Amino acid sequence: MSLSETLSALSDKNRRHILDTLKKGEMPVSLIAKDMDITLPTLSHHLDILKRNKLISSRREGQQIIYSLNLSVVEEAAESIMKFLKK
Amino acid sequence: MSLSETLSALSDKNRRHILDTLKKGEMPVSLIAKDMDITLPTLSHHLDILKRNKLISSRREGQQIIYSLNLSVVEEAAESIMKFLKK
DNA sequence: TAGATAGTTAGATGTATATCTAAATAATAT
DNA sequence: ATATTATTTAGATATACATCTAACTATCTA
Repeated sequence: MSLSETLSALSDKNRRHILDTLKKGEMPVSLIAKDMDITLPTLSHHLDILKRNKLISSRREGQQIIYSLNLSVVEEAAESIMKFLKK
Repeated sequence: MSLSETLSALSDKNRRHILDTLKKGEMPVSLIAKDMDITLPTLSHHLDILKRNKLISSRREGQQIIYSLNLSVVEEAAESIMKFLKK
């Protein structure tokens, strides 16, 4: 993923909220949705964007789809951003 | 400026190019425009966005308008982003 | 004061994106 | 098989944004 796309992904407050939530550990969509004031389709859309940017991963477990943070990718993104801002 | 707005400002490649260019020192628009493949109005638009986010400043000097990087604000932005990504 | 130079502002256009409702898919339970 | 639960996909809408050309403003110079 390009830096532009990563920064764009991070620029949305709802998506940052999702990442924050997933820092507590992997969890299904229904749990992520708790205390987010958006519909499930909208949440699904944001999850898709984060996934396309590799910031999160998902796996199915029964009826649920469990999302988890890709910590290493987030770290790499942080590196890239720092590298740009501080260089 | 909010983190969302700052990240959004940074998510555009042309705007990052402008910031990169201004790291070399303050300069007029005409110089920033060198080796950027966009029209002056488009450049002006990007400068305006960076300015609204306080990442750069400008002053008039005769016919020219000199832009300069607000290093402290860029540093603060870096801090905010790190604070979010690493927390 | 007229013309040239440096940039911005106005207005139009096309594309991207955040959001919603409704419909579809997948897995489980009855 | 049917209904229920969990989530995604489709389709519509409204807003934001990057870009351009044309017109404007400000400054300097002849």
